[in-house]
Amino acid sequence: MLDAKFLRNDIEQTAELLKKRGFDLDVNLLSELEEKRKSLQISTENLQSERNTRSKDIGQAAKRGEDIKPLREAMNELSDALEKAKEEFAVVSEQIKTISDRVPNLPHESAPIGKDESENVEVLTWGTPKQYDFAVKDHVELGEALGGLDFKSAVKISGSRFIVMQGQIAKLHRSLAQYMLNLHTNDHGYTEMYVPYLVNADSLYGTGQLPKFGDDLFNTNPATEEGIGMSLIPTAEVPLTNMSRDVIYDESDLPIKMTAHTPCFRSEAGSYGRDTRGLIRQHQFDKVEMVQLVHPDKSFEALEELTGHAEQVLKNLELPYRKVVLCTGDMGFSATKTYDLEVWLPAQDTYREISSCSNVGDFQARRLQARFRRSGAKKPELLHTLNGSGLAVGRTLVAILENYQCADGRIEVPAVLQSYMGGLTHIG
RNA sequence: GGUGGGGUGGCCGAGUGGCCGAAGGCGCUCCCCUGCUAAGGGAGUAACGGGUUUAUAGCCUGUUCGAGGGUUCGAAUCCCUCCUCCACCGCCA
Repeated sequence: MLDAKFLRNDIEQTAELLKKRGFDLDVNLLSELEEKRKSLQISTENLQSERNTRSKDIGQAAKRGEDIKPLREAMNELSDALEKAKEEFAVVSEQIKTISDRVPNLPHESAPIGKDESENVEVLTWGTPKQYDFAVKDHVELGEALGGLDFKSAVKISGSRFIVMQGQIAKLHRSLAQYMLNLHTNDHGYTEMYVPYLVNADSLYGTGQLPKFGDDLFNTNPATEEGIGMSLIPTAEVPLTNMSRDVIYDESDLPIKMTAHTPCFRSEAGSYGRDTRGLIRQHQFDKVEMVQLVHPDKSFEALEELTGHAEQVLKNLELPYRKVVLCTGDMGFSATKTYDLEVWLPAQDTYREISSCSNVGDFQARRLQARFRRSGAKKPELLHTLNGSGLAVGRTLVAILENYQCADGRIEVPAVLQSYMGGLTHIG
């Protein structure tokens, strides 16, 4: 959520910034609604004030033993007027909220301007894709041949976009998550967290999945009148970031760095036909997520650091990757600036996203009322939130299968994972 | 799942229809006293929003006593629904 003051006082400039990310803000409509809101709010509050003083008078008159009947009757008219004013105000407020809830965050000036992913800017590449003296296979072929990836059973049990893993591949998958958690907690200063996988609507609203992106979520049966029960988390960013909801931290508490390994559930509405083959786009996948709650002066610094933590995983696994900064048109709803890390997949002969690291600024914090108090200051201020994958476990598995494949179809186990695999050097 | 008791300001805790945004205490801030990290005295101290404003100062005003709805001229107080905490029972990985 943007600061309401932007939409009131700097609406032209705000609209200009939003245009950079392809969002068309209806300035005329919003200004008109805003004007209505203002006058309705003033008249409503005047009526309330009038009611309050008159009610007090009635109380005092009653105490003196006077006849209060005429006073009460006179109030009826006022009450009617007040009720009507309140209703009109509520309607306009709701209209404004409906619009402003769907306005994305303002892009940071350092985010390149562009309309879609084709205009993302490569920052660096790391590592050199291996040359193979045999025809490379993709992870589906490799995994099935090894008996470790079982798409057929998954379809039977659940449907498409699910996976059953088995044996050493399942263990490798688990080892990856363990390795990532250990790296972030031991070397990068994060606190390991275990969090709920089902969350309430308030949490989803807090991090920005609702109201706009409800279709991407798996919901449990409606438990409330609004028809929103608990939802399966689409990312651990939701429970982790919501830790800060309605909390006022001391300045000295910051930064708070949390990491968690969770499954993530996404309906992938609107992505029919994309990446239907393999593990790239699943309804259920594991991810190790990093979240930071930081001082607003330090959030862009923290973005570099957090992205570096995700990069470190790829480096330690010796997986070639590239880092891109997303252009304004390709950024997520809540982000001010986002780096994507894309890992090299030899079978696709291209880089594919494996991590997305964003500075959200105060956008989530405003909805969450996540604040801190500067030492000595009286008023709390909004803090800044960041999140990033460190990494998507399933996609990392894909990258390992494909990058570490041998001519005979076996998979070499990356050096840092061998101890997790009981010393195993090859799968198959 | 059952029964009973709770949810009030930074914290504790009073408050069953108007004089309550809310006693009292703790904490905190300022001042006084005191030759010193004690004791005492006094004053102040909720949050959020709107309007005005250069102003996150002041002034005016609204809302908020777990959440939402209702009754009433008027609700922390009465009614309904929900959430949540505690205790005991049941069940259970």
